[in-house]
Amino acid sequence: MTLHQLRIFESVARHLNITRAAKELHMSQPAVSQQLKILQRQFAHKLIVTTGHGVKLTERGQAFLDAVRPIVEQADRIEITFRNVECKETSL
Amino acid sequence: MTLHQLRIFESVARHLNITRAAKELHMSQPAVSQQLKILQRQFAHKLIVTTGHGVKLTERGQAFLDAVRPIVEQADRIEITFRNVECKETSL
DNA sequence: TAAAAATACTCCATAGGTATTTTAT
DNA sequence: ATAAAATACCTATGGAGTATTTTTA
Repeated sequence: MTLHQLRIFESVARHLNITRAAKELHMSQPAVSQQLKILQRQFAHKLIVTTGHGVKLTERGQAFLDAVRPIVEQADRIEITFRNVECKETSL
Repeated sequence: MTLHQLRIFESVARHLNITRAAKELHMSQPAVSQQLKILQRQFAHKLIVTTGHGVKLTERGQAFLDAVRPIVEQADRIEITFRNVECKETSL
């Protein structure tokens, strides 16, 4: 399970559409599909199911989303907080 | 920033010793050092400094640790909660 | 001088892209 | 019929290991 996969899942869950999520993530549609597949294989559970016009979350997918959101949100906060702050320590 | 890097940082921060963290993580010492370097380069900040007997956290490193811990803990919870639960959905 | 960390290098697994096929409405 | 997802294939980057050197107390 990678942070990247969680961000992908969160985006797909929000759009209910892999193609649109791929656009938002600046990735190709197959790359998104593959990461979702890897994620679902790790937990041996379907989190989403394909429909004609996109995807929908399974019951477990919804529970997973609820657990994932705090991680993605906190990761976003970290990237904002620790990004582009001038360095007071000695140089890297 | 990857979840893997955050787990590495958390382990190093706990041990204050890269070599021992590497053992805990089942990784080589250079692999841990490299991921720390990549993480620090991303934020353009030293999070740890080398000492003779290990490492210590910078002020920013301590703040980063505080921000990272909830992510690592929640990720652990997810892996426990969603691991090895028998699948009620259709097969993958 | 003795731990521990950093560097150099090589290798392989994983992630991504393009092209195409399959699915579902 | 059409939009979307899945598959196949290839390539490239990133992450890991071993061996070695450098650092710090």
